Amino acid sequence: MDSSFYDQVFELVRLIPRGRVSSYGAIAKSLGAGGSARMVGYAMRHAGLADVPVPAHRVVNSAGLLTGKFHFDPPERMQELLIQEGLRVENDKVQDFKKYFWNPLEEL
DNA sequence: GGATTGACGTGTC
DNA sequence: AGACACGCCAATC
Repeated sequence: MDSSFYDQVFELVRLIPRGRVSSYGAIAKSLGAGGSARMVGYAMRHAGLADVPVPAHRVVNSAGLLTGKFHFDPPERMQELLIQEGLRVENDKVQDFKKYFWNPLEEL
């Protein structure tokens, strides 16, 4: 189980509260990966193939940009989901990202 | 088992 | 302000 970096990322992402967003770097840091933020995104690639639904749309880069929206079934899905959760998204970018940012290191 | 690959981050030009 | 370069590190081929 959790032998992979994946599962650790999946679990943490699943803990993200609705209406909140997090960044790859923050997640990686909380896992002790430090600067391996890319690994987080890499794991998220399998998020859509995971058995348990992973709110990957709540995970964006440090700029609040929906970098991985192209990996969703319909790319527009990510932006819509965020908006449905009460967030403001414009031009593939989360507005007030800092305000809605969910820090796993602090919340946990 | 070496080389390639990223849903990133930060710094520099 | 926008574009480019390098670093990190695990998974995949």
